[in-house]
Amino acid sequence: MSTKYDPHQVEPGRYQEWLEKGLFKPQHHPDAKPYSIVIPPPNVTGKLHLGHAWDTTLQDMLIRQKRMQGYDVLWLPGMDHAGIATQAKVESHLREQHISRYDLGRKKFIDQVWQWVHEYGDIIHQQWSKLGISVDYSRERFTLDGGLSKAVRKVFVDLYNKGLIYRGEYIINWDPQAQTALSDIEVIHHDDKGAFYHVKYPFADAEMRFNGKPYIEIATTRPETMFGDVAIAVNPDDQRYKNLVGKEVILPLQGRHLPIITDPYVDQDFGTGMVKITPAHDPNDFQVGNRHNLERINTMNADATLNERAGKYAGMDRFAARKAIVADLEQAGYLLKTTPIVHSVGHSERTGVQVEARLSTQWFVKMKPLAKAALKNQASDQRVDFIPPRFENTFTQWMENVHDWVISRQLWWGHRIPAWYNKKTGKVYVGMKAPKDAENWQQDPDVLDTWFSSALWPFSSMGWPDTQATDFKRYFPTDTLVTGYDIIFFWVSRMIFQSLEFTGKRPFKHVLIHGLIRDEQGRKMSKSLGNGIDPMAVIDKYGADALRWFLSTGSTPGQDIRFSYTKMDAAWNFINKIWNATRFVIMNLAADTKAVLPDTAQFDLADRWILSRLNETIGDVTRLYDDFEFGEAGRSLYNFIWNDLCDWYIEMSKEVLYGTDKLAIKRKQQTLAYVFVQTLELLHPVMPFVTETLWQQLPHTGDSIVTASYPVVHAELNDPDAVTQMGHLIELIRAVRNIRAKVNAPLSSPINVLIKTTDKKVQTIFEQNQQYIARFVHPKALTIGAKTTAPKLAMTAIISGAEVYIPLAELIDLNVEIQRMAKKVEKLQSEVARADKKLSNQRFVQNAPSKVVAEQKTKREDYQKQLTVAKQRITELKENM
RNA sequence: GGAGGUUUAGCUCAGCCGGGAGAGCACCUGCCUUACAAGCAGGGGGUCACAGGUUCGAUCCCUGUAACCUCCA
Repeated sequence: MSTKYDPHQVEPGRYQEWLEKGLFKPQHHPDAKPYSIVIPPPNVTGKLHLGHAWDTTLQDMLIRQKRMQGYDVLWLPGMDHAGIATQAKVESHLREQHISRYDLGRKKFIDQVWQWVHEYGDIIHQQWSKLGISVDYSRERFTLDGGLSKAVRKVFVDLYNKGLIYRGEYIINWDPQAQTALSDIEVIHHDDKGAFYHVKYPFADAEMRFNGKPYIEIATTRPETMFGDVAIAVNPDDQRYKNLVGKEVILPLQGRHLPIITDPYVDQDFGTGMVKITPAHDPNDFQVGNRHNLERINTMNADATLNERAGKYAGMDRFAARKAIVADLEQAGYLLKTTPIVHSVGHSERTGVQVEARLSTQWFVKMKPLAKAALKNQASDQRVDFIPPRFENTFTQWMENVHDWVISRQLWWGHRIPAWYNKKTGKVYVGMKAPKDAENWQQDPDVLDTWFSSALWPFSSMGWPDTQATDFKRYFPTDTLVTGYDIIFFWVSRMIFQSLEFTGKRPFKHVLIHGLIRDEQGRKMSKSLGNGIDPMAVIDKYGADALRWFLSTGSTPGQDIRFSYTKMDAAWNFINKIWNATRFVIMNLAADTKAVLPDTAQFDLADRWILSRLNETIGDVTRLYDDFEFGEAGRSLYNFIWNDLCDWYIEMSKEVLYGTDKLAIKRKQQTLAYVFVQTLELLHPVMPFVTETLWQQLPHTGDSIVTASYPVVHAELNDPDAVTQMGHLIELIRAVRNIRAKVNAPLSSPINVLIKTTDKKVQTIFEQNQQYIARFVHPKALTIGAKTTAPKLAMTAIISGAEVYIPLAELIDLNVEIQRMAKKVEKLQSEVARADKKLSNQRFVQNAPSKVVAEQKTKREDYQKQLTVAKQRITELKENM
């Protein structure tokens, strides 16, 4: 074995082997409890980023642990067809060859996309295998495959028949580049520079005056939509404009007459308190228009150029038109002033272009009843638990304020809407299949929002709408969903209401929400910044196990995490430590060593202690995994392995292994093998590759650590006495090491160690473990006893229950030593004072739990004893000067 | 405007049910001790953002303030 951990010697080939052995398939023990997770399906033509690596690592940890614990485990993988993203990718690829999708036609274009999918779909498979995730590929699904498409059609038809899906002309968010509708949450708002253009709207009645002027002033940020104006509105309570209501003004540049109306939507305090109403180009104005039965004048084409309703500006792009119109307004004396502003403007999540509010006929899901049911369910025992719980607020608030969901997309790649229009009558037919007289009908050209199919994923992937499907019956509802907080609206919420509506059950019991991965400076990783880090590059350098360790222990639930190479170094170091510690054990085992504990009656202190600590660690890690506290679980493992197992137990085991007692050696080998096998099994869910490699080289039972039994607590091995005794031993060894360091006496320089203790128990501990004391502190001579007297020129250490003297005539500087002891006295005095303060407080003694009070008393006594010794020692040292 | 998060060592972050503040990295000192020098041993470093409150006791619970961040409108 190499002296350095090298992931390239550990990871390649292992995944293939696991797959060939079929270890990731459910084991189907009939009496085993099922445990299931569906993977959040990544975009089929995308590449996994560090966020995916994080997300799938957490799932794999849960799945691997449950599998080892004997659950009937299913982790179902799959990918998403990702309508707009995939179509955009293929279109841009075609554009390089100067081909548009219209050149190809719908059928050929879709063939192209499928080809693309087959070509690039395997990238994700390769990435999954590098990450080591233990999904069952025999159940892999694709959101556009036959079964899932059937589920989508069924849901659409049923919702339509229930009146929960409708079609109508409304204002929707429009992406003029992709030329499709977008749902509210696909619109990203950010601040942009813009301007308020203050425009004169003259009164139609030439005699009319307001504030002495023949016009009113209207401010707008979008002058290019002015040809869609149909009214001017003021608040009905606004006294300033009372006399203007019912009058008319003239639309500049075009001359149409616009009435002045009242509507409570208008905010009196915003701007002039007077707004123009453009129902076809603004969602609020659309509502106002409906209330007043106003005409809807759409002045824009689908590509955001102006249409013939805009007169001479027809054909101009919206932004060019804005410039031209503003120039013309100025020319004609209508422009009063221009004030720059910074305001929030919606952009398409996918293409980045500014979103248009567009009047258009689309399909919608009526959200109120579905949202209500989902909210109500949270009060039942079938509720979905969010981890951390605060994310339930995010869900609840969105559900409470949700608007109807635009589900039609003017794309070709996706689930075609199962609606047909009669060519003659225009009648609408919605059904699972085309009408029988198909030649008389035209299918809706649009497809469904990708999230419409993703929302069904937890049950559509398991065979629904066949409610008798084996997997659906056994593994649905799923147990845990793991995802980032950024898609609670997009996905989590929608899965919850669709699942409740169609299966009557929640889709999952728990939602584990994690944060985002940021770069070293804390910035979001993004393509535009170019600061993204490819997880595969990280794996090449450090190994998947190290990446997984960093991702699982690096943050606390719900918080973001910063990627850093320093942290990756630390992760690698830890695995290197595990590698070398296990290497030590492997090198010191006999050919016939079994990882079975020997007769416990023969244990020495080190054995009793490490087994008790192992037990504690098993208990902690198991509990913390159940609570999804992977960071804390990791720290527990790290401390146990590095501090207890490596720093102490291995070092102590050398005393026996390098000795001559053959039976003791054999026992030690067995115990070491046992402890390491258990430790590797505890680590396996988080670092599957290296633990498998090392486990295979230790004595073990079974084929693979993947299906080994997860360690459980053995109460009979708990040994608080051993923990206390070991504490005394460690304190002693540290005290002597400290003195050695203080006087620059390395282990090679011989010193005498004299221990004085009047505590029989402590004396026994030290006497029985003399060989360990010798190994760790290398004394020339070791004296332990109640009557040990302090030599004149000696360094002193005062520890719990004992005093340690190290005579160092030639090395000691009395002044320095006295000062050191004086500091110790000071420290002890403050400790005693602190305890005294508490104990003399009657309310503390009365109110605090008796355990806490007793603890204080014990501490006070111990400190007081040490204080007395320290003071006396100073006196002695001074006498020697 | 509404909601949420963050503020702890030089840096990045943990800290569970309220009862002496921890880690990694960095820093200082000494060691190649046959598992590991990417290691070992020893050490220094904190007004737990600020101000109140509850409590015998607050990094932790409550209220307010400040700064930064995110989402929604």
